[in-house]
Amino acid sequence: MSSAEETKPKDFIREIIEEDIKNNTYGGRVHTRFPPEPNGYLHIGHAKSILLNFGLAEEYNGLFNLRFDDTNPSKEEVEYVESIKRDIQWLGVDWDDREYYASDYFEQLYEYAVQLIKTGKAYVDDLSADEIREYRGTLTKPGRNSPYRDRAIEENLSLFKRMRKGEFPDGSRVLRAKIDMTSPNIIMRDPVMYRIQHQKHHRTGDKWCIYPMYDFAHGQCDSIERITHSICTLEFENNRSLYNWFLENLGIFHPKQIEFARLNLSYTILSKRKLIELVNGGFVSGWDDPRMPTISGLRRRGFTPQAIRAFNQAIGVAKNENLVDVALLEHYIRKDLNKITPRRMVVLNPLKVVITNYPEDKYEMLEAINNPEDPSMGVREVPFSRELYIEKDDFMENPTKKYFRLAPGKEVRLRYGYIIKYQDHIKNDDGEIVEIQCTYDPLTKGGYAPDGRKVRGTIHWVSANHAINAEIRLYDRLFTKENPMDLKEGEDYLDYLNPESLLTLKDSKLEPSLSKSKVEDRYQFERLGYFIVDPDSSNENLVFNRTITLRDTWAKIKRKK
RNA sequence: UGGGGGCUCGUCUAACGGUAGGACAGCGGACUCUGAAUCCGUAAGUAGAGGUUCGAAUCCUCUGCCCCCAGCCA
Repeated sequence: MSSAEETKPKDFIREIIEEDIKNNTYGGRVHTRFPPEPNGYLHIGHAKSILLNFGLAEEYNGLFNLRFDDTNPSKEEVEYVESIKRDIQWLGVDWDDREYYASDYFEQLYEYAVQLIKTGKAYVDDLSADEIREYRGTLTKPGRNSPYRDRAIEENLSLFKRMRKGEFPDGSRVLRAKIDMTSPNIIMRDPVMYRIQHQKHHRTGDKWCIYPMYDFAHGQCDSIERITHSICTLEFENNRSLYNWFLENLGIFHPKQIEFARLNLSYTILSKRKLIELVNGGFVSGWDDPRMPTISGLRRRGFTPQAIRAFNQAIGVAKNENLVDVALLEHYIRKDLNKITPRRMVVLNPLKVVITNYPEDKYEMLEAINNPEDPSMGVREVPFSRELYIEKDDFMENPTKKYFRLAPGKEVRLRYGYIIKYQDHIKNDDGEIVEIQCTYDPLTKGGYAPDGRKVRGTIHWVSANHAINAEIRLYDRLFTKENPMDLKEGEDYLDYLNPESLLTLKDSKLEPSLSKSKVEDRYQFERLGYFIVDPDSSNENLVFNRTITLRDTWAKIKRKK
């Protein structure tokens, strides 16, 4: 370990844990967990929590559990548990055989509830949901006791048993903790512990018709699993006193809850509820749409677990509300892909170029470097011939001063090809440029200038007769507003959907070596960006997704004018 | 306006009473067969007011602003 790493500052959670280890608080153990509810796909914000909890266990020689918080059967599905497991694994996180479910503990939780009834600390309430709300009071007004609050223990016991047996309809009764209806912390005003829900559960089937509330399940599940540090997000700070109350009144193992700030990302929405709306409303193609901030979406978009981990490292952990610039995420994916992806030449928007002094039937194979950042990736050959395609953007009829590409009277280098010189261009009846004619300099094969002449511009190209076709999907940010959640009266976050978040190109031209590409192969298309083969791809129809563009200072210069 | 949290460059995050540092973004330059990458340079911050102290981002007091809580959601 270098001295820089040794003095690397610790976040507040690591400080707490190290203190606990030092004081032998949990016998020196560290045991964390990630507790997702299987009611949607995981997103980049969850990755922060997963990586944090797993990283802690690794660093302190501890254990990490995966536990599904499946206490509400009306919202949860197996599809989600499958996707969650797949995504966590993809991130490189391993929970060994410690895969648990809150529903594994339903019987134990029921016994805990009975225990609280027996000690006079819980009661069955017949008030309706509306009445409970009314009795609860408000932020500034204390609540009132329910008329059922002082039922005899025996009556509570029998009623609760009958709730379990299914004798009562949904919503007719609940089990509540008897705490304090005047507490300034509203969470403590006799919170509901169990509700009746005649609903099939994805794991326990019809065994139960009463289900514990998250608040009555979460802390005890952590306790049962002997979790030492229960790490959760800021909005659960108020609930901590309730978890502590349950743990203390039950007299069971007491984990330490620590809250941190969830991730917010600019130009992105990280709310499960809203993500579901995007999927169900058809605004995206699904949970794994490459524009989605879900792990599945990012994977399909071409992100790597390594980049996500590096990003995670960079954002840190703290209690401050934050809005991390999505540019930081983009920085780390570029950084990773730059090192690992082979380069290829692809023309997105083709414009024909004819080399008038190059023989009609001739073609030759030219050597191109696969990755200048990594010589071990070797070289490949690309065909060169009389008719080529270049990018429409790489020719300008009336060039601006700093334009280094092809233009009347100018010379440009074809990457790994030849230096060519403008001769003429042809327009169609609509005035669009349809063809450029150039001459090539045979002494510049491979792109070298033996006479030492400076050619400022180098552009990519593809041989017309050898090119293959593919569908290219150009993705961009899903939202046009930095914080789509920060809305004025009457606005909706959907108002800020980016209409250009997906642009599909059908007649792009690719160098022939790309024909062998397989799903999830990644490349850098030179001068354009990083691309990955989409699962929609077939041998007949290759489909590439653009993960991210290259940094483009030329675009920046243009924008400034 | 009850309770619980939080305010450090534009953005994230360090500094634990002793030189306010890093990363991204920005700007300028070098290099370049990718206007990429790389390299160099540069600007930019302690919410405010008091107090304690030789010395305060850090401790104390007050003020302001932001977030969370009134689900039989998690």
